[in-house]
This record gives sequence, structure tokens and C-alpha cells, in this order.
Amino acid sequence: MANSASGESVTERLVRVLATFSSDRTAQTPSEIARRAHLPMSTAHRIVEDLTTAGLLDRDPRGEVRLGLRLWELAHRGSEVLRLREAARGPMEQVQASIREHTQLAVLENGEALIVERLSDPQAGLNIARVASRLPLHATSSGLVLLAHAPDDVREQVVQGPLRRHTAHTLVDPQAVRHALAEVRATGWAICPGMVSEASTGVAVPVRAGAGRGAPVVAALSVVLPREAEAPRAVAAVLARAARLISSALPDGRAA
Amino acid sequence: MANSASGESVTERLVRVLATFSSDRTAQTPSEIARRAHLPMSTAHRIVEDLTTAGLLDRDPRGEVRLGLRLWELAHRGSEVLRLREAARGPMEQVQASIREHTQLAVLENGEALIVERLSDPQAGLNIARVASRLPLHATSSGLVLLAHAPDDVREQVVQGPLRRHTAHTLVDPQAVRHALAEVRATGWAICPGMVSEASTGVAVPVRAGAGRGAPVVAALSVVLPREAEAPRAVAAVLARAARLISSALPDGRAA
DNA sequence: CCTCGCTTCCCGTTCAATGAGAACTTTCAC
DNA sequence: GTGAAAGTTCTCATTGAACGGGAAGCGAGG
Repeated sequence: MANSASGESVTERLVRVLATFSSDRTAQTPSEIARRAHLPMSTAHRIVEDLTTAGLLDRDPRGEVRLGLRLWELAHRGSEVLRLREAARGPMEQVQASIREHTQLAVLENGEALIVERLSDPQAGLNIARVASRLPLHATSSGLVLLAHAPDDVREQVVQGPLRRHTAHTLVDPQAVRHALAEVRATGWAICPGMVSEASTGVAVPVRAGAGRGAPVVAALSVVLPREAEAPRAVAAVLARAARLISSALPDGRAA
Repeated sequence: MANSASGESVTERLVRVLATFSSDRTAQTPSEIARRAHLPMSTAHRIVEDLTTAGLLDRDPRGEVRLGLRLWELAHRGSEVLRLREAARGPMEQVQASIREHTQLAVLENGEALIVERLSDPQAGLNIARVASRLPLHATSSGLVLLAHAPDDVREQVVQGPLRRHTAHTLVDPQAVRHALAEVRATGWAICPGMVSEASTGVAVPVRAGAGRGAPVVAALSVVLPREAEAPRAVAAVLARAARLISSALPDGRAA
């Protein structure tokens, strides 16, 4: 754009505006957006107007801004995530039926685990993650699975980057993380007691695109158990079976 | 942007690029995008690159472009559609279980019906519509329901606009449509035999935001029956019950 | 070897986007 | 009722980012 004080592309700014929305803030005033996206008032107002006429945002009569229908529509017109979710729904429901805890599916996105599907039993314990929210890679079972099978450069970048401590059990030493990842690769699952929150244990397995051990890992399937639950390895076995079901429903992974 | 030949806003163009994707075309080359979005080659390439670094698009190793994870993520961070889908899933599954045909939920979007959720039984007949696809308002049961409860100006614009004929039973006369709409309002449902395709009958009812007859209509719940099925009115009654369930799970509609 | 289509790089032109500011409206506290 | 605070809608001069034609590079296919 002409004259941007900070030398950003228009696209960047549009995304920044859209990214000010979250599961908690689904409606906000243009001024709030300006503040949260660090944009000058008048600029924010103009961008909001543009996005509104494009349908990516909607303004309700009160003047508050929400994410627009068209954004949802575009995202549903053929993202990979949709195929993945579709393939995963059945197997995830089976897992859910037999284990009765939160069941999650996550993919690797820009150094974090992005949750793409989640089934939760009302009877199950408290839950942190929601669909479309992100989790740290080094401190969650899904994250470790994704990281273990990520390309070398991505893995190293995360391992060497700052590793935030969530609980006393969080792995914050690069070497410790590398060890854990090697074990995940060897066993085929990750079991993480109390790494994010003291009270729960995460169990996760890789989901591959297509059959075969060598097929690329595209997602991690996980459940969150209460810490005191025994038999996490039995749970891992259940997950592994479900993961194979998902894999076989997925187009073969030479594509990705 | 500086120099745009056609006086469009940047945002418009970005959306045009994103809109070249569809359920059928989930991957395309930048050049294809250029052609379909009617953009000069170099411009399309640049925009694709921008959108890619912003995460709204992804390029696979082959060079083909796909919708990016981040687009999906943003759309799932608090659109109204999500609430609606969530509230509707249970009741829709009940409908599905008792009727065993395609069950759909649609909202009004810019002069068309946008399908936001769909459950389909493998045993059910052929199906046209997918999630995130659009249907004409004047020729479908969902469409007529939405149109019947739309603001006056929207309704008149559609009724007076061109009404495409799909089959011999499609309503293409403005006055006929107005009559149909009045009946939909009076009875509380729409039954459309053979309007889109000769072989099927659509049945739809309004879904309101919150309890009470006066609450605003936010969606249409419908099923597609084989034309020869008897008892469409019994089906409408089942739908109406489900719609009330959905409504009660929805935040009260003074908001919208 | 040549052709054809896609992609990438280059570069002069230009006007859309920009953002400070002022005026106006709504909201709320007292 | 009055005043302050916050949000919104304008205006407008400035300017560099976006634009797009063109050429060069790349690769597949005949």
C-alpha cells in the first residue's frame, strides 16, 4: 500500500485484523480492533469497512463487528482440514465411545499444534483446548507426536527455541525433548503425564496419510486422561487402531 | 492499490482469488487462478505469494496452491455459523435418524441460501448440495423459507430479479413466488415438489433465534425426499419440532 | 530441436491507500 | 442535566506500494 508507516503488505494487515477475533472475542468494535491490531484508528475503520463489503466481516446493527459468513464459506470450500476431519470423525467417535474422555485431532501449523477436531464427553474432566485453538508442541502429547515426525529443520527450530515451562513436568531442556521425540518415534505413541496441567495425562499417536509405516504423518490423534487413570498404554493402543482407520480413509500422502 | 486497472479494492481481489477455489477445485496453479479471477498473470502471482506468506494459501511442493490452514483457523475462531451448527447438530441427528434422508441447514447470504450443515444417509437418494455450497432462493424449500422471513427489501429484490427456471415446476413468476412466500409464512413450512430436480421434494421450516413466534428467523432446516414419498406434512412436523429445539439452544435473537 | 505453458524477475508509472486531525454522535458517570 | 470519554465518520495532502507489461528462465512433451 502507499505510505504504510511500517512497510507491511496489505494482506498482512487484513489477516492481522481477522486474527484479532478469537473464540472468546467473537464481536468487537472497530476501535477495539484498531487497538488489538496496532493500527491507526482511521486505517482500522477503513479496513473493517473493506472487509465488510467483501463479506469477510459482518457488522451487526449495534455496530459491532463479527467474522462474516463468507469467510466461513471460503474456508469450507476445499481445505485439506475438511478431508481430514471427515475421515477422522467416525474413528474419533469410536474412540470417544470407548474411552469417554476428550478426544482431539491436531495438525502442525507454524510451530504449534492446531486443533482441528475435538469430541468431548460432558462427563469428562475440564478441558482447555477448543477447536481451532493452538497448543505448544513441546508440552503436549499431540505436539510431541507432530514434532517427532516433522521435517528436521522445523523440529530443530522448535527444540532450540524457547521452551516455556507450564508445570514441573514440562520438558524445557532441548536434549530432554530430543530424547522424548526419539522415544515417540520408536514406540509410536506419546504419553505425557502432567506436562500442561498437573491433573491430566495426554496420550497421542500419529495419523499418516495413507497406509504403510513410511507414509507421511499429517496429524496427531490424542485423548486427555485424568492423571490418576491407569492403563495409558491400553489407551494408546485404542488410538493407534483408530489412527490406522483414519489413515486408510485418507488419500495417499505422496501429495502433501 | 496504486494503479489497479479496474478500480477495485485490494480486499476485493484477495477475495476473488480465494473464491476461485471450490469443493471440486481444491488445488490449482497460480496461472489457473489468474484466469479464473480475471487478473493479469504477474498480479495474480504476486497476490498468491502474499496470501501464502500470510498463511491463507498453501503451496505444495508441486507448486500447486491450496487453501491454507490459517484460513480455516480464522473462520473457526468465532463465526456465528459455528454456534448455529453446534446448536443444530443434535436435533439434526434426530431428524436424520427418524427420516433417513438428506437433512440440511441453510442461512441467507447475499441473495442465496448458503448450506452450513448437512447430514446425509448413505442410503438416501442422490444429492446435489454440499456444505458451503449455495442454492437459489426461489427454487428450493430452504430458500423459500429464508426468503419468506427476509427483510422486505431483500425479498423484493430477489422476487423481482431474474428467476431461473430449473424444472417445469420452478416458480418463475414474481407474483407466484409472492403467493408461495405468503403461504410459507401462514403455514410455517415450505413443501416444494420437483422445483430443482424433478425427482425430489424439498421440505423446510424456519429456525428462529430464541423462543417465541416473533423471534427473528436465522436459518432454514430442510430435508430432501424422493418425489414419490407421501406424508411430506408429517415430515414438516418433525422438522418443526427439531427447529424449536435448535431455537431454544440459540442465544436470543434481539442481537442479530 | 523447437514449442508451449508456467513461473520468476525486472522496472517505470501512478493513484489507492494512508493516517493525522477535526467534527460529530453516542454512552455513561455523577 | 451536564460534562467527560469513547467511538465513529469525515476530509485531505502525501507518497511509496501495488501494478502489470514485458522479457528471461525453466521444464515437459512431441
